[in-house]
Amino acid sequence: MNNYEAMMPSSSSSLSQNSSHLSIFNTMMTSQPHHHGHHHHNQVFQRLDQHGQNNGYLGLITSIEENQKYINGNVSTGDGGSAAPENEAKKKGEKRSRKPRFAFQTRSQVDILDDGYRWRKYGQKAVKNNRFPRSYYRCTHQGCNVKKQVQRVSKDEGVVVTTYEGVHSHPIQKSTDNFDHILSQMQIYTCL
DNA sequence: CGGATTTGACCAGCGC
DNA sequence: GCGCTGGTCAAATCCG
Repeated sequence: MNNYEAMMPSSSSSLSQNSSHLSIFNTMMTSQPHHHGHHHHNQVFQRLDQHGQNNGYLGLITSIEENQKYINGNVSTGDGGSAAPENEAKKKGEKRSRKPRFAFQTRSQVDILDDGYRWRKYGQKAVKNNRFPRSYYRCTHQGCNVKKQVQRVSKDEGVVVTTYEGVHSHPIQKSTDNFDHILSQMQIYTCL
């Protein structure tokens, strides 16, 4: 299922033609201390595209959520293999990681949106209420713990929800088409 | 051969 | 306290 070589170029061309742009960012910062809703969706997806345009972007939502487990340092779990690489500067008792998550919906045939960064897939889980699985990616950069997950809406196969977690601290190595441009702007907005 | 991906197992938080 | 769900790791596998 790899071989996603022709996802950006083709789609970007059409997007550029339509001059798709981000309308507005709904910066709804909902800090939820311990709300790990056992529901399927903690975040609310807002549709900015109410005019029914077939542009690329349907909406964008940002939410600051205090995660439940910042497994960065929780390695000695030993799940299955133990190994337990060394992790330091991480106190388990201190859940001090509220990573802002930026989720936005995109209309795309492919789940993987190339934003110019290198992502390594580290997991895939099937989401209940959704026939499509959710993929977990992580930025392959030393020290860059940016994560991202891609999920598809069961109702609309064409709608893909990409959720970014964290902020990149290194330049983009690959200059994709206009997509990375848009993404960069998005980060700027959210980084405020 | 190296790196990315796959897939199952495992863990932690929350609900009941 | 048990069970569920989401999230992550890690060994194996695949591909260039």
